Amino acid sequence: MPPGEGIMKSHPATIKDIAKALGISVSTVSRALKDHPDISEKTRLMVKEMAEKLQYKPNALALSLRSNRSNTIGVIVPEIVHHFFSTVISGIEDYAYERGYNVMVCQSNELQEREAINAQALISHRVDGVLISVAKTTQDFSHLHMFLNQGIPVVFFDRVCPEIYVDRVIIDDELGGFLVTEHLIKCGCRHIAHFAAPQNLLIAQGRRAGYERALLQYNLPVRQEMIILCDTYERALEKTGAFLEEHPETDGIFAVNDSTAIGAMQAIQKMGRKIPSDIAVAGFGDGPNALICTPTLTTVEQKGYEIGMESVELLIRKIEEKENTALATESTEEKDAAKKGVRAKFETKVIIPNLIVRESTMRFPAVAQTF
Amino acid sequence: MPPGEGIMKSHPATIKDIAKALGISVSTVSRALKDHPDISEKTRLMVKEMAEKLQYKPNALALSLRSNRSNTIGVIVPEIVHHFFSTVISGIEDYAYERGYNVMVCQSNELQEREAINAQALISHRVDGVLISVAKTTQDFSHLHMFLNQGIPVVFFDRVCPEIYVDRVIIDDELGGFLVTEHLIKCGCRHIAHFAAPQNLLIAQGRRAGYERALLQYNLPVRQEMIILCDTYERALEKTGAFLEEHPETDGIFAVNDSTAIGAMQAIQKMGRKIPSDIAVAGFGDGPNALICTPTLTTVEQKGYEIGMESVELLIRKIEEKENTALATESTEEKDAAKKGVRAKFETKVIIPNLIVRESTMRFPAVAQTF
DNA sequence: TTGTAAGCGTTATCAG
DNA sequence: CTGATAACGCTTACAA
Repeated sequence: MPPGEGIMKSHPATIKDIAKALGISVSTVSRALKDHPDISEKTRLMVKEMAEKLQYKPNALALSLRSNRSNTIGVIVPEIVHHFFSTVISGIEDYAYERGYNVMVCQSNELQEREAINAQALISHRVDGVLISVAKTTQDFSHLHMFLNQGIPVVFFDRVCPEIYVDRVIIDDELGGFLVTEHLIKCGCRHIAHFAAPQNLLIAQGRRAGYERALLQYNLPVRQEMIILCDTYERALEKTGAFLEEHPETDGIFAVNDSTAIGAMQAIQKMGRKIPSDIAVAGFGDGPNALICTPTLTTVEQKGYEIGMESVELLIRKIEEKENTALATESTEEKDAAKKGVRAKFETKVIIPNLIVRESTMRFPAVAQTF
Repeated sequence: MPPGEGIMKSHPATIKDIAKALGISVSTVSRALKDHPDISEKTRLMVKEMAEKLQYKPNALALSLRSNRSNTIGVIVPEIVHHFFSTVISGIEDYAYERGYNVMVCQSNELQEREAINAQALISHRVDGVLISVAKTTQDFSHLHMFLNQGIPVVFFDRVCPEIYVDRVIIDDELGGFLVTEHLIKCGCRHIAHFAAPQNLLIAQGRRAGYERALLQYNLPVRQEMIILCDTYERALEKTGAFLEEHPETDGIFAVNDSTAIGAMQAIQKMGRKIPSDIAVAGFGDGPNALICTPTLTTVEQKGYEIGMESVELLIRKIEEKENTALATESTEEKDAAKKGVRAKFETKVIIPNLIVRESTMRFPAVAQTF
């Protein structure tokens, strides 16, 4: 016996319905429902009971329209089906939920065009703020400027847009790249290749820069031919063999992400070479795959959940700040600053990554000390 | 030079702003913006230009409030961080987007309480319809009845609620279970264990039923002690060893999902037994892990993207049907039917799964013929 | 303690 | 061709 035995009108109940049913005014109902002190105990109970009976649910749209805040946060990610991003979303969801915000998730499928359409939709829905990780292909950022023009706070996470100065949450990719490479060096590798992602992405730049810094710091040569563009599982399967034939001295590979590392490992194993004894391999991301492949993969924790949490946290802070100062000063300094590309009072939260050492690099452990 | 050079008022532009700027009425603006035939070419251009200049974006909330449809679809999944669900969401997103709907994703984190709160939020946001895959722990379904009481169409996918008769999109778990088990039998396994999920989930029941049917059909005994509750990677790591010591005759395992299968494989390998020669292992789901583990895993395609697409497709059909008949007949038959638990005109779309054979079961291939 | 009315942004209806 | 007005559901001065 499900509740609500046939009272259902054709439309969801409104406060007006409650008022009519009780012969009182809508304002009384409104007040009673939100426990306004002026309302008599009796009326309040009566109203609440009727609300229950009519299965009244507040209309969030009407509320938003009136209050000019939707309590909704928009999120744009390249692909939901990507462990890192789904982890971030999960973090966002959990924290936003705690703070009473809803989340509207869009995926760009790595297309700038689609990203722009998502942006439009979020603006139309009057989201209170936006979290975004930009698509690989995005070159023109006018759709992102729209948010700023509309006065909607934006926080970039992970894949930030270099030309737009707003709050950012990123992990220290450079440090991650450094840690991995340093670790490979300490494991005795002297000819370390880097399988890199397109260098228009800041994260790709960072990881590569960390790789180079480690080599320099340990007096190893940075050789451009040891850095190839290869950032997916499939491409690693294809390219690793040829690369190793051209560079047989290679004894370590740092791949820009885990799946590429795993593709490389599989290709290496197919060639009959041993991991880690012949070649040590490390990735970046620490997705579930890293534990499941053989050997298990040394990698860098990407802390998606934490990034998600931190991003919303920052965003919500901005939203609420904005709200408080809105009437006070009518201040548009920040907005203007962002628009003019001036680096103003925007935060960049840098998450420190950890190196996770697993089987794929476990060799010569003593070398670490004696180097 | 980002567009919109400082015209920004403190609030997003509305048609009223356009009207005021142009000295015409809001209704004219409204009509001009939507290319109403009555409007003169001249006015229309003028309005559109001003809209552009003021960076006018329609307010979806106001639109929804007025039209009584939000063009938004709510989705509740147990966990976004789960390859199957993120795949489904991706399918939902892509199709919904094509049809002009937005998507609001919530995760229940497998908690009934959280599921109920999500349901509340979606109702408050007046979503036009809901897609849901129920949490493992959900036992009380009153929060799902709320949707029906509110006249909001619901489609269950994958994890359906047995007591609520609405549209469903599922894969044929029974068939999947059958195919896997039959395959194991054909590979020469005679003592096949099943690592099952809690039997309150229909999908768990189905997979197990398929397992049993296959055994029966091939004249093998169905032994309850060969069926254990074990449905996560971690538990498989823990329990597989003890299980195999108790049942050393085991020569095949069908796990209810891939990660459990992989956990079992790792435990088996740690014991020094060979896969597939000593024990063949198969999973269910065909996530990315299945390709990355060693040996690669025989499994059943779960077709998440397709399930997502089919679910929204079905849901949108219901939404639009409802809309068309709404004024016509004021019909509540369906709603009533669902409420009374009567199986009415609801569809169940069954997706046919495919068996994917990989290394973890590749042995005695010839047996298949001679059995 | 309760009611009235204006307004959030939009569109549809009715009048010019 | 264009304009005024009501309505969608809700809150909140202001009045009573």
